[in-house]
Amino acid sequence: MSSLPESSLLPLTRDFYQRDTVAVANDLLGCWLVREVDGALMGARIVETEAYCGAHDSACHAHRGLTTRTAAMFGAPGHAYIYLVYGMHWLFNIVTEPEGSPCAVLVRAVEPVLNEQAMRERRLTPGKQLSNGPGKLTRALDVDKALYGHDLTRAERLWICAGSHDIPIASGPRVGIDYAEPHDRDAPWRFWLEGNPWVSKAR
DNA sequence: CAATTGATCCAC
DNA sequence: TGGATCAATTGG
Repeated sequence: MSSLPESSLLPLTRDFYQRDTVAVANDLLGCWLVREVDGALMGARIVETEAYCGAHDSACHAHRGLTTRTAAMFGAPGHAYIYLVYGMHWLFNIVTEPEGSPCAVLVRAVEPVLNEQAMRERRLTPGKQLSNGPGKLTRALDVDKALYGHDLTRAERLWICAGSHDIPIASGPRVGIDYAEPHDRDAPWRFWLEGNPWVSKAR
């Protein structure tokens, strides 16, 4: 396990996010997700993402248009799009592409690096893996609707730093989108670091 | 395999 | 305004 590069707790800037969603989903792998709660830092490496590519992507929530829930996706890139699924799990997404183009990257899994102890304390089910899934990582990092629309380009509460990896990127269809049209269901827009044990097991 | 769980969305 | 749905997780 590598440590957080101390040179940069600097957030990625808005131009990083204001790009093609699939490119951002790839480039986020290896980056650091940093969470600050009451002055204490937690840090985790992003190892799995999915791209949700706007109004024409029938798997993307924005396919149904602008609603209260999806408003953040229609806004400026580099902000958090967070929502509740199955009445239980908060899922953390990052808005991409220029304002008005409702796209986002779902962060599906992270590898704990900094202050793993604090993350472990957030989990209420003992003995379970810490954060190898989209609902688990939000629990571990205390991410919920309070951070809806949060600007990730400032070093406050929640942000993302440049990272690196020397592992091949694998790709495949996105998880849990059986409702989408076949063309979108089959698109290989899930990305992960090959062989990383923190990658989710859901299929 | 099914239960869980509640906000959201849309047809009525 | 009611009923189906859901970017998941857990324990059988």
